Formats: sequence, structure tokens, C-alpha cells
Amino acid sequence: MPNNEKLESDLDLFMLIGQIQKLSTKRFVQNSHNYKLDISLDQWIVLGPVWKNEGISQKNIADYCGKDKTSVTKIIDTLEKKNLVVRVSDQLDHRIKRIVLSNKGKKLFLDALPVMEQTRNELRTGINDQEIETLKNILTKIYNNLNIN
Amino acid sequence: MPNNEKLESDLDLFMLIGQIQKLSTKRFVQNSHNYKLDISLDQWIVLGPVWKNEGISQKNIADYCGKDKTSVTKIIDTLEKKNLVVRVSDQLDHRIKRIVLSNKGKKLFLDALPVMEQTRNELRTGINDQEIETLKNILTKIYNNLNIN
DNA sequence: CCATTATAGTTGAACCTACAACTATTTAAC
DNA sequence: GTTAAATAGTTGTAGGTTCAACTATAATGG
Repeated sequence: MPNNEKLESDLDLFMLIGQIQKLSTKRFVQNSHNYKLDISLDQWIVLGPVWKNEGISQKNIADYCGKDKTSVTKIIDTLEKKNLVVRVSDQLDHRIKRIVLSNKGKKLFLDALPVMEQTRNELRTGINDQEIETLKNILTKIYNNLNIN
Repeated sequence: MPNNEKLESDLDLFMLIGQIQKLSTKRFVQNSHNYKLDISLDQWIVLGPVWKNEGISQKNIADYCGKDKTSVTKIIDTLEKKNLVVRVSDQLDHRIKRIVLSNKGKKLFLDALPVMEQTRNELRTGINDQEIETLKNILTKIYNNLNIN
């Protein structure tokens, strides 16, 4: 990759973070294909809170994932098309749609766990726990700096 | 923001990096609007190498920015629609398109410099140079881990 | 030379993101 | 109690990303 030189010398935080973001979502999808699974990183991220909290609302999914409600609507659309989840209207508050995993969705989530594990390990190769902790601390500071509206 | 708790407790590197990526591109656009400018972070990123290297090819822009050639094609499409750059066919190698800034493009790039500066500062608030250095080092390791095909 | 192969860029499809405008419903407030 | 404001979700538009397939041109090597 001839762009290595550029990224390493003219090291810019924005670019570095952007690259890592792109490469890690790509890597996750590649790994999922190696396991014969068909799921994107964002679909996985949305399935997470549904797994932990069956019947969670789209609003809560959005909060949990840090995604826009629009994005959640569209990701759930594709998850529903793939028959991984179902939308159920709340009986008391008719504005709310509750999201429930299908059996296929549960199976996919479980099957994808090792994909996530492997992707995490690949990302962390040669980096010790202390460094990861430091990294998270600084990134959290940056997150808080940016998240103040 | 009610999702703060989630992101801080259930701290996941993927999510943290994804959030920062989203928030920083958003912040850049917001700041550019405050300066009455109309430019996205990715458009800025593509203008950079054109500024430094007038007549650079799309292929070289892609390498420089770590973007797919398809992305570069489309960003240049919108930059051309906004009359910020022009595509010029190379006279020797007819496959190559050389990208040149218009006067409007040059002006916008210069006007956007303080926007970038401000966004960088907002991101780094309360984080010292030592920490930024550490951050870059660890992120570079991760980048290298992921960039191995 | 000519045929193969490599390279530069484009196109179309599928997905993700953000914004604004919209519908439908609930809650609040007078 | 009805009007106003807040909330949940959807839709449309515009931009950005990736993949695969494609065009056009250039370089290579018998």
C-alpha cells in the first residue's frame, strides 16, 4: 500500500481515526464471510441491544448505539428484510415499535460472536492491556469533547 | 445524551472510534457553516493533496487520502459540480485525469483552514501533547494491524 | 508486431449517515 | 377538555463507502 508513507508521516488524527474505522468495518465483514455469515458491522451493532433487551424500542436502540433514529430505521428495515428481527407495535404507546429477534436472528447473533472476537484480536495484536486502557481513556476524553452540543 | 452511560461503561473500541469519527465530521461541517462555508470533511480531505500538488491524478489522491478510487471519483464529481476543481486529461497518458483547483477552490481551501484548526482544537481540549503523541502511536499500531491484507 | 496483462477511471447496486419535513400519537397546560 | 408541545418513527434527498463489472488506454513480452 503506497499510502502508508503518507499516513505515517503526515499523521493526522482525523485521517487516522477515519482509516481505522473504515478498515475495521471492512475487516469485520471479511471475517464474517470467512465464517459463511452475511452481516455488516452496523447490523451487528444494532442487534446487540436487541439481544440484551428483547423488545427494546428503536429510540432506545438509537441511544444505545449512538446512531441517528433515521439510521436505525433503515438498518432495522434491512434486518427485517433478512428476517432477523420483527417490529411489534407497543400496545400502550402506539408510537413505539418494539424490536424482537427471530430464531434466525438469534442464531446469527451467536454465530457472529467469534467473528467479533477474532476481529477484536486482530485489531489488538501487539498491543498490551495497559495501552488499550490508555487508548480508551484518551478516546473517551475526545468523545466527551465532541459530544457537548 | 442518555447514551453516555452506555458508551462509558460498556466501552467498546469499535463503538468509541465510530462515534468519534461521526462526531468529528459533524463538528467540522457545523464549524464550516458558522464560517458561512459549504464544505464537508471528505471534500476538504480530497482538496488537501490537490492544494499541495496541483494536477495530481485521482489515483494519487486516493492513495494519499486512503480512499477507494470509487469514492474519489464521486467526491471529485461533487467538487466539480461546485466549480471548485477541474478535471484535465493527461496529454501523454490518456487514462489519467489531473485535478486542478479553480480560483473558487483555492479560496475555499484557504477559508476552511481556520475551520480545521478550530475543529482540531475542540477535539484536543484538555488533552496534552504527550497524550496526543501516545494516542497517535497506539492508533498507528492498530492501523498497521488492520492494513495488512 | 500482436496478444496478454496491468492501470486509471467510471458506473450501478447496496448499505450507512445526516438533515429536514412529515405522520401519528401522547402528554401537558391552560 | 381542547389546544399546544413533545415524542417515536418514517420518508426523501444528498453525500460517502464498498464491491463488482465495465471502458479505455498503456506496457509487456513472446
